[in-house]
Amino acid sequence: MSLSHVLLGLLVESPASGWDLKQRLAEDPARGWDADLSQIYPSLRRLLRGGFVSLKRRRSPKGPPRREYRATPSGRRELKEWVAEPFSLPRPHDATLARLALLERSLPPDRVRRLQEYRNLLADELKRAATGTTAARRRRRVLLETELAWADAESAALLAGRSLGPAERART
Amino acid sequence: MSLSHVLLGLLVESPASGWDLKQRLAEDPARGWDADLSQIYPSLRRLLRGGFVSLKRRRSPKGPPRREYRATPSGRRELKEWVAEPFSLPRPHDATLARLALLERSLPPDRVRRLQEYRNLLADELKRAATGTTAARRRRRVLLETELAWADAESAALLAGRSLGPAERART
DNA sequence: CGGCGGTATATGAGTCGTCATATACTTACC
DNA sequence: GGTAAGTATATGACGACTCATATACCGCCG
Repeated sequence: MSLSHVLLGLLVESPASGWDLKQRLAEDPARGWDADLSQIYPSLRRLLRGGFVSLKRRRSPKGPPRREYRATPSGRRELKEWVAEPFSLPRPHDATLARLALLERSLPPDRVRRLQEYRNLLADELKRAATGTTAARRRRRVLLETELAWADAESAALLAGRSLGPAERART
Repeated sequence: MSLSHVLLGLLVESPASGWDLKQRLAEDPARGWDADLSQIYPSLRRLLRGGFVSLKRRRSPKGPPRREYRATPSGRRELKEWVAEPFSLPRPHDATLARLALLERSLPPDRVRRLQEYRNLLADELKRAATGTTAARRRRRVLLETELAWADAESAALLAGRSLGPAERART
């Protein structure tokens, strides 16, 4: 049910079509949710059937007719209640993190290489996240910065330890 | 397919039953994945059919017979390949974060109250995460600490701004 | 004018995830 | 002897999600 509420949240900010909503979700990961169009369209229809949004068809200057949705008073009420529900930490669900964790059984040179691969991903994402003054965006920025620092620290530690090659290691 | 690989990863560390695996996943969020037993059992069967794990039945001292799985050489190979796949940042999928982001349209007193609710969640989780010397756990710890600091900073900023009540605000 | 790229909606197959429920074995306690 | 609590496996319904595919409207470029 989260996707519907997230869409409702976007529609309270401003009316939009399914396609618009997808753009907004994709460009701002700080919102905490994203989904494919194939999930967004049926979700909007459910919101419409439930009376949480209204629909206006409009000609598009550059494509097929747009279906523009806007939140109704009932939709705003529903959203408010959803936002007020208690917080909880999400169940972890991140294949990249799982790979990173399993990587710890590899040899240092491999680990360093892949840590730096990850580090670069983070650096790119940090660039993309550089703008924006919402609390959610500030949160995302500090988390990315922290993770970047973590990756660098882990790399450095591995490189420092690595000066002991197999031969030296055997003597300790 | 991630769940199977994560389970395989645990089984390479040590043989275990489905129930054991669930305990291990639940107790260490730094591994990056968790799932219900109702997902774990069928997943183990698929791994068994695929020859990635082997099965040994054992009497349990305190319950019905256990089904203990261990990774086969083919399973280890499969795992290695999976771990070597390229990294990517996960699609955001976090209802709590979405609530937090939407909360920014509420009035400061509400926002402070809920930020502190979230802060307390984080503080509890940080306590649970206090042990462990793997890189993945270190990562989790620094991220939780950063997020805690973020929540406190946002609260403080709101409280500082709040000294301007509606009346004072109107005059500026 | 034919095709390409961007805008826009739509659907279906198949998988993954959640939640509820059932069963069975054991120890511990009343 | 009944039952509660912890260990352990299992299944089914339902909804969420991914991925592939189709259609259509537009302007632009060669």
